[in-house]
Amino acid sequence: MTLRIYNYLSRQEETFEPLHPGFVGMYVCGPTVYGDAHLGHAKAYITFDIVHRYLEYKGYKVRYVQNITDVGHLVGDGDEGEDKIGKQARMEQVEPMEIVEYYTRNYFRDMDLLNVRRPDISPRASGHVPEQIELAQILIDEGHAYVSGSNVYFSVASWPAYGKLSRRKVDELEEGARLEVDSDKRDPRDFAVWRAATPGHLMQWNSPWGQGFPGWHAECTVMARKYLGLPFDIHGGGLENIFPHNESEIAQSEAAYGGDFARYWLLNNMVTIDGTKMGKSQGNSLNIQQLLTGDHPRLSQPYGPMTVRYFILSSHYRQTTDFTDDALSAATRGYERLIGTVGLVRQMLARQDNVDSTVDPQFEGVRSDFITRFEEAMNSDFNTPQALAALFDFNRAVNTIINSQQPVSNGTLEAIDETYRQLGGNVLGIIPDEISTQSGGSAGLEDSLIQILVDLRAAARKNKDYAISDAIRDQLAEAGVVLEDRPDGTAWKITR
RNA sequence: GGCGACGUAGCCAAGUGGUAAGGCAGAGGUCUGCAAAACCUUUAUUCGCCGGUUCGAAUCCGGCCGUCGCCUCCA
Repeated sequence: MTLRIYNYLSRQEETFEPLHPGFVGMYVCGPTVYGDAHLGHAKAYITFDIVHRYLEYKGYKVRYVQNITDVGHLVGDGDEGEDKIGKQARMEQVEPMEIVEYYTRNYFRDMDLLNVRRPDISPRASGHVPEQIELAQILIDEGHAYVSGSNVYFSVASWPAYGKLSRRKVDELEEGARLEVDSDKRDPRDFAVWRAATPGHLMQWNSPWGQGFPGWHAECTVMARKYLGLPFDIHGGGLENIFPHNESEIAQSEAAYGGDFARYWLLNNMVTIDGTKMGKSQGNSLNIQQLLTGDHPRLSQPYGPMTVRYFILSSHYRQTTDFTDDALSAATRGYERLIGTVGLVRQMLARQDNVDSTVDPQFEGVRSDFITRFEEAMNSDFNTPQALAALFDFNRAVNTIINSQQPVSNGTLEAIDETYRQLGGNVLGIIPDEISTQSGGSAGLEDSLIQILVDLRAAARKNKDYAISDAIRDQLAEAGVVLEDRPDGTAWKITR
């Protein structure tokens, strides 16, 4: 079974074949670290985390590079705009690099919570200014960029292929109603490779053209090239950046270094909140932290990070994801169903009731059917909704087996657990290695205390003292521990 | 103005030519001391609307209506 990927360059699904067999180079546009990570980041980086994980599942050695944008790009258009990081630094009265450091840490913290595996390299734009200056110089030497004042602009007219990713016709770009004419540009379509710093600009570096800072497309071009070489296999990012950012990355790279830039372009679609665009300017921005704490007017409750991840994976990455409180609540239930079964299997496994290590042959058939369906789904452009559908069918089969009143061998339980760990854990990242009690350091003590209560209740039930047994159950439920009486004893799980 | 995406059951969401996955919610049943969980059955003769192509279309083509987005920093 071969992996097929929708390539935005060709606007078609293509068979994926890396340039160097067995190895994949992947670059994904990273965050600008001047604010907390929001839902858009969650969708984008969970998407490419899935790509990363599935490629490794397929046996590829992947090098995943994702930049940290920490040089100031402009808030507005034109020369008068303020540098975003500089602006935040001024507001918080700290050094720009403190802003960068603070939000970079928050970013990784939030991504860790969402079980997004870290990239192999997280290069910072500020650490690659010489490379960006070099890019500008090469473009000037090649006749694809020019100096105007202390700015360096890429000349779109000099590069006929400009527009090949976004399918915009270069000739028509001028008609864009909102393109403002920048006085230093020879052509309004041109974009900055290097910008002159205004006196108040906090982040600036020396260059052959004076004090300034890199244009906002330059870092991706030079860092992808530096760490992956050209061309590299996969370039990922958000669809809203297809133009001008991604388009300009390509043009710069191909004009400066020749050859192709990236071979497969994967772009995730955007998120909306209650059906409309999320954005700072819309005033409906929703941070990952707000989602996890429930501290937002549109949310009725906090949502667990795994629920959020499950929710994002329940629609395809090239579709928009609409965040609504109702949809998240439904996802919570669905996820609980899944994880409840996994937890039960692990509890049964821990008891070692049946040490038979053979695997039920009938289950083996269910399992291999599931793996086939799962892989087929993932092979068709990372179709996680289909993969999840297969997982739920597998889950139902597992529930049937473990509730069958027939003894289930340890071998079968281990095979079930292994399947969950492989596909639900390693590939989808929604089934953690440890679930049961989810209670931090005191887990051992907590487990013991709950078990004492469960045993007391069992004794009460034996005496048909249901007033006592129900009181124990109700009060535990109130405390967040739900009991389930099963033929083989009482199972419990912590719900908060 | 230019470009693009989407419209599938009450809700979320797969499916791109062969007769509608999965999840949530609802209904009935099994199990249970009662629950919970789980399992079984059930819930779209139909995929925004109107035409066309085809033996056959949610899927292709044309038109219309509606929603959202990009073109400006944004994942």
